Amino acid sequence: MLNRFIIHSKNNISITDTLFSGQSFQWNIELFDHVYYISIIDSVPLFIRAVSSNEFEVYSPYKQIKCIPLSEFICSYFSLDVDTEKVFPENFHELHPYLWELLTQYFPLRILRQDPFETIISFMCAQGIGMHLIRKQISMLTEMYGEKRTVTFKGKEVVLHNFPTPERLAAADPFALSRCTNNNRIRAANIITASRRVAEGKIDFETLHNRDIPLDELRRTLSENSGIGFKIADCIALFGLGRFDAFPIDTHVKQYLGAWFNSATALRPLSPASYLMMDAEARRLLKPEFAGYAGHILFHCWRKEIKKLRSF
DNA sequence: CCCCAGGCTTTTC
DNA sequence: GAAAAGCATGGG
Repeated sequence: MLNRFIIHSKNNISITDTLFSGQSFQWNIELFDHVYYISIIDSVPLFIRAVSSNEFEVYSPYKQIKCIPLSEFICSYFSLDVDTEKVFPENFHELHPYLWELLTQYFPLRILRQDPFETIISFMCAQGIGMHLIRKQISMLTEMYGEKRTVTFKGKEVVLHNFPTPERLAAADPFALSRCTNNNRIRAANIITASRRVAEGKIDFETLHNRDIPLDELRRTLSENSGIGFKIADCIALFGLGRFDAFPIDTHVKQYLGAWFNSATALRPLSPASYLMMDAEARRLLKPEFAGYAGHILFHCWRKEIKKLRSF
């Protein structure tokens, strides 16, 4: 029997956008009866449906997740504690009126507070590759290495897969795993190494979760791992460690910094030096403590409004 | 064959 | 030290 929860948000929230907003491709996103979204987090299956602009219902066989009441976990997971009106500086709409027009419709987007290990692996799959292929890789990883679960929902059987554990990926055969990484052997090897370091405690999320760690130190620590550079390190901080101040700069962010904010640095080739310069510029344009959160909204706005990309 | 896709690593100056 | 080239793979 499934428990039912109603989750309220003080801001508008778009389930569709939110589900696709972070790199949460482990979600087994399937449209169920064109209404429900099916997902699994930390072995807990969730069935989610928007019932209005600022509330949605969740069905699950369990009442809690990670020893936290489910409704509480979901508030945290969807960042419902963040007031999206306050993510941008007060005078931002005056400085950028044209951009503001495009931007406000993306406020329902939510940054998800995702599991750090999931985030590391997901973003390691996202180097110089299209969104379509990134999601394919994550799906294959969960299907091949994640524990299978079947749940009955509204009389139908639904098959889900947990995200693989660090131990499972650490023990994987590199060649076999490369089937899940777009046949990229180097990426597969890096994923195995990183998983082993997590399993051995050499990458310790308890420690990394400390919000007193300065961003540049966090970035340096994470990017010591092979296959993780500045951008992916910042993605891990933003999506996996709840550091909404972290501002990952990828090809799209670089483009909109040039086009929307006249950044001269953004017109130059990307390098560690120019990365840090753009990072500093973004902190002046945005609220430093929410630079990454705002950047993520700008990111999706750029992709959809300017680049005309259809999928998240 | 070209270029691009939510970059990273190694080589070269 | 920093800029440039190399890398790896699939898709348009």
